[in-house]
Amino acid sequence: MQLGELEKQVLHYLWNAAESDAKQVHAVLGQSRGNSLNTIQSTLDRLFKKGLLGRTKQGHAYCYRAKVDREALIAKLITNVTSDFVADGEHSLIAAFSSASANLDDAQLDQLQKLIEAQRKLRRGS
Amino acid sequence: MQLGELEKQVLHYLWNAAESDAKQVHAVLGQSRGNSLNTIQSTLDRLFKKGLLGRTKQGHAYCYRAKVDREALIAKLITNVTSDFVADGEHSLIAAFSSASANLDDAQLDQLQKLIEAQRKLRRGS
DNA sequence: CTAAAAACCGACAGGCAATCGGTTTTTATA
DNA sequence: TATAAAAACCGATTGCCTGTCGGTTTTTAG
Repeated sequence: MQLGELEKQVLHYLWNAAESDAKQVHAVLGQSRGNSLNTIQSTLDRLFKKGLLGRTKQGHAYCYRAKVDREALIAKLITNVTSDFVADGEHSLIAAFSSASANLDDAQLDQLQKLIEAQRKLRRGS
Repeated sequence: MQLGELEKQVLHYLWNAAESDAKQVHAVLGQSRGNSLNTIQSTLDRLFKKGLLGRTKQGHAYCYRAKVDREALIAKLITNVTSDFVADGEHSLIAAFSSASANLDDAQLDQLQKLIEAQRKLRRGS
């Protein structure tokens, strides 16, 4: 699944704003980009069809909200883009890390370490 | 940077084979897929222009070889696809990890831990 | 020098995001 | 309930990218 520029901006918007209808999104994004309301509507619809947004009819118009959060989307995109390059059982993040670790500074290594710890703690707890 | 199906297959091929010219790649991939030699040539050229392959004129024909290894490509793809969703200063791999860590099993966590350790040892040493 | 091999150029198809104009449907209200 | 305004829906166009080659030019070897 390929995401276009406007689609990304809409997602960003909906992660930070309350659920909104096309008009509201257009007021914030479309205005500055010079998009028509229709363009925003199409984009919202495309994102809905991709399963990234949910929507409900709120009186007159559809009200859209993010259906996946940022982290879940990132995870999904990573899986999509790397799945053809990783073997079964292998995880792309680990493959990527083994290539990129040299580019991380010490603080980032620490950060990663902490994330691993946190994840472990989570599992021991549950 | 979007990679098409044939492009991915060519990369896979060049990660496992010695450097090859278009004819050789065609003999292996093109034959089975029913591609013309020209199609393979175009694809090799596109990958070259994307910086994923290197090439040198070997007597008569260009000889292509992978310029990035599998892990580096995975890292690159992850960075590409996630960079619009991570804040400045945040490393996309780390953001990605915090997104996907829940999908790693215990063995994979161990593996990552070991990679971090190895990287640290490397730094202490040099 | 010349024939064959390879590179290079240009074109077209197919897919997807962005973009809207115009039409249909819905909704609220006079 | 008839109707106007609002919103959804449809279809078309553009632009970008991959796949696909045919045909032409350049290179190379004999």
